[in-house]
Amino acid sequence: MKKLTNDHRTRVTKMLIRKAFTRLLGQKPIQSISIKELCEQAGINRGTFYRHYTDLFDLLHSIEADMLADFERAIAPLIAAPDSNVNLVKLTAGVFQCLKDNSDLCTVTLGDWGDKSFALKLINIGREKCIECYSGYFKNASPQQIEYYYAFVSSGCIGLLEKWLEEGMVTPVEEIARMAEGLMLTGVGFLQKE
Amino acid sequence: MKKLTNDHRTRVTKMLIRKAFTRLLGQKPIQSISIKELCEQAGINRGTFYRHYTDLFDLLHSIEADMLADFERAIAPLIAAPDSNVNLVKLTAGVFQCLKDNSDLCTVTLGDWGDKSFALKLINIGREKCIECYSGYFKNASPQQIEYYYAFVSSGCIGLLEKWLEEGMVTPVEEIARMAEGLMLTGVGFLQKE
DNA sequence: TTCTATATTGAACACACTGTTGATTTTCTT
DNA sequence: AAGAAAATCAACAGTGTGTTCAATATAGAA
Repeated sequence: MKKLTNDHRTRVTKMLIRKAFTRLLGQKPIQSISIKELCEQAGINRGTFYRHYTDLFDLLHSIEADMLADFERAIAPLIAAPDSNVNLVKLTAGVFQCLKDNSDLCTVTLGDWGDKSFALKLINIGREKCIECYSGYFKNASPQQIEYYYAFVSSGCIGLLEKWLEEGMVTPVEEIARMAEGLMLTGVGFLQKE
Repeated sequence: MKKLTNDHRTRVTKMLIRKAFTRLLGQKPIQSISIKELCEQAGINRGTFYRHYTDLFDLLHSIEADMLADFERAIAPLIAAPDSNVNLVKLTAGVFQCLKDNSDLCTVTLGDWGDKSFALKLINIGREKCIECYSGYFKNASPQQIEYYYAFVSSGCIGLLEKWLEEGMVTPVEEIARMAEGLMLTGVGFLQKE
């Protein structure tokens, strides 16, 4: 684990590792994947793995961190929009679109053997922004209530997302976003529309 | 893994194993717990572990199955209530009360290193019942919409539950149940009350 | 192109955990 | 008290781990 360069070699190695890893994660939970097995799949030497990562979880977190960065970069412009007209539908749609773009990784992290806690991290990026926004709206709601509200809707969105994935993401992004917003804003009232 | 009786010995052994297991799960994720370590903590022989369980996940699922049974037994009377006046608040409160009663296990399964997917299983017990109930209410909502609704609110409830646990379950059960219901029924409208 | 730094390889190593076995001891049931 | 069943203990081969070293191969700069 010395300092390592951005060599072409290291980039290829890391890519091979990641590909094999996501492939394996599509087949079985992380706890039944061995480093030896991963390296055989990736076609790299076991020692090379240890040069880059300490263990499989280090690798997982590294992948997640990269995805997180992608995600933040993608929704930054949406969040940076003027405060007055924060278009929630657009923001939500942007988020879901970004997730769809990374659907291979999503399937892994949100799938049967995925790292559920990571999904929360993803959603929580918008947390402070949301809370701040809502606390402006609802003067008579306590901060604690808003916290609970966010806990509820963020987890709710993950559930929505999982269902979406489960169905192969056939429903258009905009419709999912509309659903998400409807559910967040009016709860069961969402079912009464039309 | 032969047939095993309900001996006093086996009950004690299993109890020791479970206690040690939940204690360890409070300290680290399951993937970094070894069977050897668990047996040392439990003060039992390693071979004895293998007589009852094949591996740590078998043990985990066994514990979860027991908790699930407890859970079902606890909310059965609430669900069996006459269909006409299904009191959602009471049902929800009952559910959360039951979870509070098993808070030690909840902390483990919902905590940092818990098995998030299990929480979903817990919540999904009420799934069919709920869907059936709602589909009666909202004639013009498609089954798919109802599915998405349930996906959203069930995950939302888990998020609420996690936050509740995080705060040490100091908020009264009834208040959490009211929150859950409010969020499920009116979404953000919940913040506008009072 | 050649040179140098560095990444990867392959082999070997001690170590730890696994899952199983058989003989022995303890404990429960009747 | 006697037989049945469970827990213990020690030992076993098998496998993955994490590290090391010398060797080989490759990238990037002069």
